[in-house]
Amino acid sequence: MRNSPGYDVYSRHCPARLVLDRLADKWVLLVIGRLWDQAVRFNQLRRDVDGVSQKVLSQTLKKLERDGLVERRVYATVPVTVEYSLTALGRSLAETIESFSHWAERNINAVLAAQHSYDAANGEAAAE
Amino acid sequence: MRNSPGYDVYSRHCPARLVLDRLADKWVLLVIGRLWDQAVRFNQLRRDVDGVSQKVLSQTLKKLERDGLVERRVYATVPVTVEYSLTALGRSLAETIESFSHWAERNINAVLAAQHSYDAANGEAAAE
DNA sequence: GGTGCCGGTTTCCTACAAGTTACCAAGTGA
DNA sequence: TCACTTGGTAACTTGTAGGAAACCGGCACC
Repeated sequence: MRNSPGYDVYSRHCPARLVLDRLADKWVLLVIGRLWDQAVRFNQLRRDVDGVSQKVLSQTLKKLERDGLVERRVYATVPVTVEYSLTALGRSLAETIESFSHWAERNINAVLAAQHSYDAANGEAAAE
Repeated sequence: MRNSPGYDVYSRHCPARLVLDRLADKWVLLVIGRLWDQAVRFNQLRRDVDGVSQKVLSQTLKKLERDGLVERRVYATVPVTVEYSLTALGRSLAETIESFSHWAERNINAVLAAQHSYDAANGEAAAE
């Protein structure tokens, strides 16, 4: 992979690697994916993204908001309404994530098949 | 984000989410990125991907090999040579990862700026 | 015989990630 | 008044990823 001038993603203290590290988080991927087409409320997001706890979702959203990827909007409704949506920056990232997601869905069978044949070859000894 | 028929990445036990979880790993991203244009030896990889320990690199490579993304080739040279390279499947993923990487490099400044303004607004109380 | 390199594996230990539970305010309805 | 909602935060506990370091075989050099 070629480097852009001035950056080296592989060096430990490269700021771009910080971004990459942040992105390398399943919840981030799933949350941004969920926000792709519409703004979503906190508890709705919690229900949609199966398996995430409030704490982690809250932390994830705060990180994303800090990174300028997600916008948080509070409405003074009956029970308070908090809506999360993607910013322009977040939407540009979401496009990349979508291609990721599509890769996963398209190639899941190939990966699963590779795992099975790998396990068949090496797994018998390692199974013990 | 729209769903492919039959899959739902958001449900807890979706196989595609397993793939996504695996991919959501900074070392995986960096290793595949490094293997993008050439086969690389173990210790070379360790030096290039700054900050990874042998153990974690070894585990990461094993996982990637099991997933059919990386190929491991051993040469019976003087000190044994082990070369890792991408499979066709791995290369198709690498293209996606590259766009990720490029996004990070292009938008690092926007993210950093967002972080600064966020911290300026909220950080004073939270800094303590 | 001792030291070094390559490519790992194993063990140990610790620090942080993350789950669970409890709690909060504010408002509404029974 | 109590219960229930939303959208969290805080405290406590557990799990586990990951770092450090030792060890391994095989060979080469001295």
